[in-house]
Amino acid sequence: MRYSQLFPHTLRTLPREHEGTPYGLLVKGGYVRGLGQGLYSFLPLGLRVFYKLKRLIAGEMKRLGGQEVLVPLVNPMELWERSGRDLLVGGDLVKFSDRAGRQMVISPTHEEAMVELLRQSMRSYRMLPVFLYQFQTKYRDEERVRIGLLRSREFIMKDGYSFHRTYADLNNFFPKVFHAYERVFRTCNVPYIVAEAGVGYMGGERSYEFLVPSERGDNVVIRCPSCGYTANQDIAIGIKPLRTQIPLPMEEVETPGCVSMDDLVVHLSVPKSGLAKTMAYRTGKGLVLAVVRGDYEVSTEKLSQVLGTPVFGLASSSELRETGLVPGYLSPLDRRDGIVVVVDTAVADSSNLVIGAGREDHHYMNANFGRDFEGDLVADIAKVWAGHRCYYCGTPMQEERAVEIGHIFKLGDFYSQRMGLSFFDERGREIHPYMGSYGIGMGRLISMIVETNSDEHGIVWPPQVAPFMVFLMSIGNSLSMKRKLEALAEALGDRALLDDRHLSPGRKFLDADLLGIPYRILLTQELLEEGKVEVKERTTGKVWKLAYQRVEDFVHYLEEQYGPV
RNA sequence: CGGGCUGUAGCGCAGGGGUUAGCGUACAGGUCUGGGGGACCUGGGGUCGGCGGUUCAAAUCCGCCCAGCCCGACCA
Repeated sequence: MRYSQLFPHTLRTLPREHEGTPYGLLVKGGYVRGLGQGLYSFLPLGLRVFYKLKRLIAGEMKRLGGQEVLVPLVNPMELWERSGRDLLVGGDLVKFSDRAGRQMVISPTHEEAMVELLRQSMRSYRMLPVFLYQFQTKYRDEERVRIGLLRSREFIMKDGYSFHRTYADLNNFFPKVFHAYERVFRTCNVPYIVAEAGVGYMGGERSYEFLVPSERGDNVVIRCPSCGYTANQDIAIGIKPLRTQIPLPMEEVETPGCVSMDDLVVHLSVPKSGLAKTMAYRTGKGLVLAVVRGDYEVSTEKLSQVLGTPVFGLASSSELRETGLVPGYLSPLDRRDGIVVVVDTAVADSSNLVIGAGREDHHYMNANFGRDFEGDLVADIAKVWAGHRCYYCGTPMQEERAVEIGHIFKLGDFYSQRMGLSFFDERGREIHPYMGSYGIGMGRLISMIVETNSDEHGIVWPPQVAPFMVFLMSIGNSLSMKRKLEALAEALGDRALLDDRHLSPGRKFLDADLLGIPYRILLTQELLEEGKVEVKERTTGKVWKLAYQRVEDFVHYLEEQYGPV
């Protein structure tokens, strides 16, 4: 490939906000370009990286017996109503109607379409297990879009779906995918960590995230440095320090205008750990009041697990008023028919807390669980953070921001039950297959490869995902030089990018570094007279001479080492 | 959804009521160069985000809209 013909060339200038970011390197090098908020184009170089990654991942999926399919991006709304996820996904789900008025969705993920595909195509348990995967566009109307490939609205995901006769079979298959993912991320040279995670709107039971630590991430991972416990903050557990005092009699106090924890801290001179806050959520079981201590935040993920039903989000002030509740003064005492109260363990085990009074401008002090208020459920529903002691070994835990690059779910029969996917087993009993789903965000992975494989000069691609193996250039423009260079380019074919521009050597060197192609091969008049070329390795900066005649062998060797370009 | 900032050449920026709107870079042609963003010559490229208003006169002031970026989002 001739660089002069490659669309487009590297940029010399970047907008300030992209300077020094992985996304900036990708833009500057001509790998990707933004089109609009959360929308990105892959350019030829970027697509070459994409295809190499795709081949790498597909190879692993095939090893597990996976078969590639492609289900539509647009789905009939009816499918989503059947799974119940039209409500669960909420605002991320883009809906539209076609000219005939049929309701459609743009899929944020493809469980429904895959289950439907199986429903249409399989009639016997004998066909299980089956493992299907695809590389398909997703669209999520994210609340918060950040610049770069880390959180985009439209993105391509490798998503895989496995279906099993028994839970045991799913349990057996799941670790195989886990290890396949580990091989992929190791090959990509990203320092991934694995964390237990919540299921969010995917449904199901259990999940593991593959994350790369980064300041830019919007996941928080809690880790125990001693025993290695690692979990997403949404579900991480830890030992919560309690407030234990001799119980005092409860008393009502006036708290005019105190509608936040901070107001109460000032007004009552009580630390946040001495307050209990009551939060109202819309859930699959109606309105639920979650009571956590003032210094904690509710984990909707934990709440959802405890309730065994989806949590859609916080109730709005108007919804509260319709139910006769007073925003700002919600109270566990608001518990009654149709309103479930879930009390966090730290609240249940602490004494003399301030709680809302359930009416305007009043709170109660010295409220004690069991004596002054009750809950339908007592459970851990609060997020822990750094400093909390590990539940398993007692060591103070640490926290770290990270970017999620892969996520695997044990979905169980969540979808097969809801969507009516079933077969008869050998004894004539109806079974709902157990399902796993497995995703890798392609853009994010590329972005994180760049973030963790780059230096001040540019990208340093791991050879297995590099767009080309060799960056070929010369200094000097003599006819004999040109001929030698062209001959080499011809011989290397698609494995080399030939910089045939009439630019100063410096410019070519800089672009070679920016593009991050693993080996730079240079011809000069002097080298040529020796019958040699110069090779520079991008990863190490090592430079050595190689006989011109042996270049082809060398590249062939690289190909055997790292796979074809 | 809320707040702030920004929209001027492909890209990065300056100008901020009054001649023909500039600079760097990129681009096209040419000459010389050649080991880390080389020099010189020549050339082309603009509805100043959109609509409306104020004014003798608007890229510039005002209003609305649109887009992008950053921050914050129901923690009662």
